[in-house]
Amino acid sequence: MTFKAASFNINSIRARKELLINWLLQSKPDLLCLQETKVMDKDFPVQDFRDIGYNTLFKGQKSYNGVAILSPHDLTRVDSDLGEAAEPGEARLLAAQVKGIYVVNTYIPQGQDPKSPKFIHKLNWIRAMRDYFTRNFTPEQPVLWLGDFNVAPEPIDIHDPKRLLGHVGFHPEEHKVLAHVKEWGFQDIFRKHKPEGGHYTFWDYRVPRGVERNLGWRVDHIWGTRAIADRSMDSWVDIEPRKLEKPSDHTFIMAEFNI
Amino acid sequence: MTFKAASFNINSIRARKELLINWLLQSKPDLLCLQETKVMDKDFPVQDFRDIGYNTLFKGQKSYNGVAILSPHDLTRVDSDLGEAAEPGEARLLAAQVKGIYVVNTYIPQGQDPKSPKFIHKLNWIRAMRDYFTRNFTPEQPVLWLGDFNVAPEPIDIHDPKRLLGHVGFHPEEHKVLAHVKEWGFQDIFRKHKPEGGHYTFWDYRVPRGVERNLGWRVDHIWGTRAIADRSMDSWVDIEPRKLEKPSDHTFIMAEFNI
DNA sequence: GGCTCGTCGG
DNA sequence: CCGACGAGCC
Repeated sequence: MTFKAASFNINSIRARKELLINWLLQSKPDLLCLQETKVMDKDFPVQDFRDIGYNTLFKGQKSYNGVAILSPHDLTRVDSDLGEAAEPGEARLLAAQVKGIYVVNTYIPQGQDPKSPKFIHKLNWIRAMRDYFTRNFTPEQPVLWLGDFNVAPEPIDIHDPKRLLGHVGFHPEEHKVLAHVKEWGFQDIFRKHKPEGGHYTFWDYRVPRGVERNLGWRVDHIWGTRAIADRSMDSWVDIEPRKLEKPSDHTFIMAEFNI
Repeated sequence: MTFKAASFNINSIRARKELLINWLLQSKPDLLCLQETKVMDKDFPVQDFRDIGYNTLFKGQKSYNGVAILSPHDLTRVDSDLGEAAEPGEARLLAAQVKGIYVVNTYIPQGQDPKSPKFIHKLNWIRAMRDYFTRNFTPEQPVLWLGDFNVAPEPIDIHDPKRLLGHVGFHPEEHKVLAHVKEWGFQDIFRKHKPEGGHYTFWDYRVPRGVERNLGWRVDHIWGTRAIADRSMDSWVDIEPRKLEKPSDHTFIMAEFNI
């Protein structure tokens, strides 16, 4: 059977709930990981998703961050604590088991600027993911790591790699720590199916007409261990949210598996 | 020739600039007085109105209040200072001469509550208008006084006069000071043409479904001295802004003159 | 309770 | 450019 997974930085689930429900009804994914839900758990619209056949797990906070996992299948929450590298109370990591697959949804800190203390925090945060994976899983298990990584891994993942090398989101230090986590046992599932560049999932709102000029970044990812990556059939970007009335600065990243 | 005058509490000219431009192109008034522009003079969109053939005078401040006068004809600013009764820096009075008519545009303080010090301030503010008129004009001249008066003068100007008598906006003390200014030499031009009640220009956001249930107030007015009132041919409420995408809590009040 | 502004964050 | 929020007003 096929298993369709997706990730989307929704930038407020309350502002884009209708968009999301329409998208779910159309796309029928088996798994959706959301970042930046920006809603406290008490206000998460559980019932709206139940009404269309989706179960939800969520970890939110006030105003910022917030992650959620949606599926029409049973969801079992697993360890969702990064440990000391994470600011306490920051809702950036949520993990679950669904259909025998371990799913880890992260909203990695954006990092602000390489000269900022927040950048150090981002590096530590990413580095801590390796310990997290070691603590909870083995590379032989089917583990999916999805989310907004806030890092474009390769030059082909960014519209102007020469100019932007060294900027936050495309910085050698970020590449180093991310490679360190990848070595634990991950493959970039999107890259496996789309070896060519020019596929983006994020356009900075602050860049004037950045979408029309396609000044994007591929910072949302679907990574998997061999056990699951070997079963991936395709992976693609779904630009639907950019065409709608209330566009997001991110798009959906998707992958399909034979499980 | 005819002269069409209008007044509108726009509650942010930046939020409703498009609405206003469309309305001007359709309605082609010779004069429009705006209240609650909520914009500092440096940010007033002068050019957008020039582009459609309208000259502007404006007096704004940060965040609150702000008045403006628009006309396709020449506008000459005249004394726009109420004096000591006004809080310094509060942009609530703007006056001009256009086509030989003196135009006084006011955004009278709302008054909050009859028990509040702001209510006393409102009464003093209104009372000071009589001195202002005496200082600058004579009752024999054509003087138009337009704006958001924040007072419904008569029982027929409010949907539930029995219950609301004594509330802010329909209080005997307000009626007394307003009558005192009226005695200087004004007629209520709207009332001259619409002697029946039930015409409102304002619906409180806080009243549930107040618009649909027509729980309104007539607090926006066009008053004139005899010289101009005698030339008025009609006066009416234009509810257009309530039917649009971004409704306002006020509507346009209008009058037409033969001059 | 609805609305706008200014601020902060991305 | 677009979210959430808090303040102030009505």
